[in-house]
Amino acid sequence: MIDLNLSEQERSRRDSLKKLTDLGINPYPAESFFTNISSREILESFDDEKPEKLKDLSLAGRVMSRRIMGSASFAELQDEKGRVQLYFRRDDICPGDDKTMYNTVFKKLLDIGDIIGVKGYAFRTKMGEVSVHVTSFELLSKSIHPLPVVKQKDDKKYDAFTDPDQRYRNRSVDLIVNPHVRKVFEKRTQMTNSMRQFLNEKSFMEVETPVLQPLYGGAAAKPFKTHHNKLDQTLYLRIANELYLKRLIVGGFNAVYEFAKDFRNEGMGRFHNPEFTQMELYVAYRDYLWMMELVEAMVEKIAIDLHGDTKVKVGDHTIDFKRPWKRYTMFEAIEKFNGIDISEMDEQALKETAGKLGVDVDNSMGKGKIIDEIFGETVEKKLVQPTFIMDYPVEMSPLAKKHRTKDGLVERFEAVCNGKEICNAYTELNDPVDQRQRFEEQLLLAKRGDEEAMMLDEEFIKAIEVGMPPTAGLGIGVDRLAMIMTNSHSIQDVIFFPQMKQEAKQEVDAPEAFVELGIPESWVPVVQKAGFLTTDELKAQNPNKVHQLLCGMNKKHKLGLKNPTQDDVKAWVEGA
RNA sequence: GACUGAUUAGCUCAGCAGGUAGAGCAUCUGCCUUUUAAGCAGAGGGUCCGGAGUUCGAACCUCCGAUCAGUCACCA
Repeated sequence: MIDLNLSEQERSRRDSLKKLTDLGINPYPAESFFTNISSREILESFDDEKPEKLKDLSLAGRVMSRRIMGSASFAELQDEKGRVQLYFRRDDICPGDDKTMYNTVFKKLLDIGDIIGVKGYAFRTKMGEVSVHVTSFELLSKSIHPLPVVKQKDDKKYDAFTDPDQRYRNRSVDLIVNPHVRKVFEKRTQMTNSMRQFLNEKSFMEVETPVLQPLYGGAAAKPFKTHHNKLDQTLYLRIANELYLKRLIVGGFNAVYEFAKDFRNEGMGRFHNPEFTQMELYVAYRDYLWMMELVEAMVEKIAIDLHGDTKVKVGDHTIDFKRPWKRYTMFEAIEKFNGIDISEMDEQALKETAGKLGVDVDNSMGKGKIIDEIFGETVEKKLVQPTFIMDYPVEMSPLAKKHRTKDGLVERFEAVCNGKEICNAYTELNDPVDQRQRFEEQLLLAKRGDEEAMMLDEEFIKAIEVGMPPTAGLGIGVDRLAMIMTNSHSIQDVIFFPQMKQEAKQEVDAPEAFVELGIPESWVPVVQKAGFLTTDELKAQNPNKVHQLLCGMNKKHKLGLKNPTQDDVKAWVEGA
């Protein structure tokens, strides 16, 4: 019985699968296949003077193309490191009289996408390409779902697999056929390795803190809410890990960091995924000025590790991460870009200024939020080269320490790059009395309608009441930084499996429901393929039309079923 | 959430003013002992996103819905 839901190609591959089994070949063998070289190593180490140095090779990978010419053939094998061409000759693969392995297994039953292991030796073809002359091969895994075939000539791609929706939903395939996608993720991992190395060399300790939290805090954002059954208690997925890392500082660790998946129940877009990665770092006995130097040094190192240079191409810009970066206070930055000094303004004057600058404000916004809006609208987008913005209004920063000299401000900085914030850092607030007051001010903001105002966390306050050393803290948006370092336009390009809307599932009745109407079992798939997925849908149809449709399908797909009579179909439809 | 656009074969895309679908690659059948987006000859493959409407007739026109993309708004 033909499965009508499969394409012709999928059916053909399932056929091959069966034929292989019939030949006694296990399409999914269990044994290890040991390789001793990669495609890249072959290409790099081949020596025309001494080709015999590359013999007794064993390599494995995926067949990505085949060019068959009678008793000799070429194929391309793709492994983790790249591709190498394979040369198959019938009489080498099958030295004896039995040519099955070449004529049948290789030529007929092997498909693009299959994973094979080969043994052979390296040589250079007449066309000048270093290749592997295969002496034997074995199937390691059969692919029964066809792969998009991307061809390439002179750097020009043909039929590239480009639809973003398909690519994100089907990342495995994306990674197989789009090597540039794979490179982005290699770079991302190189980046986090580089950060870990930088921090570990300074003897900072990598730690883990809870993702499920009874109270969410440490940032201004809306959370995902969940429930623990046994405790019968509401839990939130963390929006930040700040409050837990600070507890570790209280506990006596002097420098801790965590690569944390955080979750925010907010909009999605080019710069936003509901789950994203942040690296937070806390160091005792340090302040935000010290932290600025650390950020510069770390990001400069990342650029050099990834690109061998402090300059990185991002879109139309070249961004230079060479130290030192420019530094402005927030008021200086606003004055520089707008020519207006807002440092002495009260809430009313700020509102009017915002209006003049075309920045939207509403009544839920306090003084700090208005300043932040003005900055975000008129300055941030224009900062391309890495720049530190320092000294934020206290209202916006309930976890940061008040500025040592400037009233109404806190010791906080953000680094802005390519028009976007890449990190956020404070001299941390360690005064428990002030901390409690700040939380209470947040509660007032919440009452004014600010949905993202922070919650009061008694447990956290209790911890810093014990005494937290003066501390500098930092959060870096790992995805955002990865976007810059890999020149990616969208956050979805640096996250393996970005959040996607679920494809709507069609309602389908079980085959038994159709059989109950008197429809023979063999006809049920045909009825469903014809578009009648539920018995209710069938009920709404004109029986004659259904009859014609079904008989047509039988003929078209050569199903060889005995056609029902018009009366049969009428009975099915009316019974439904 | 708003606006604009997209959705046709496994993949990339055509389809001009409404007359029930085309190409290249992939697949299948032949031929070919060093090819390279291999070539040559032949074949099969499509609820034209879903639904309703207008019409003698819809991939194409109208309306509703789904999904995606881009831009904007909120947020890292």
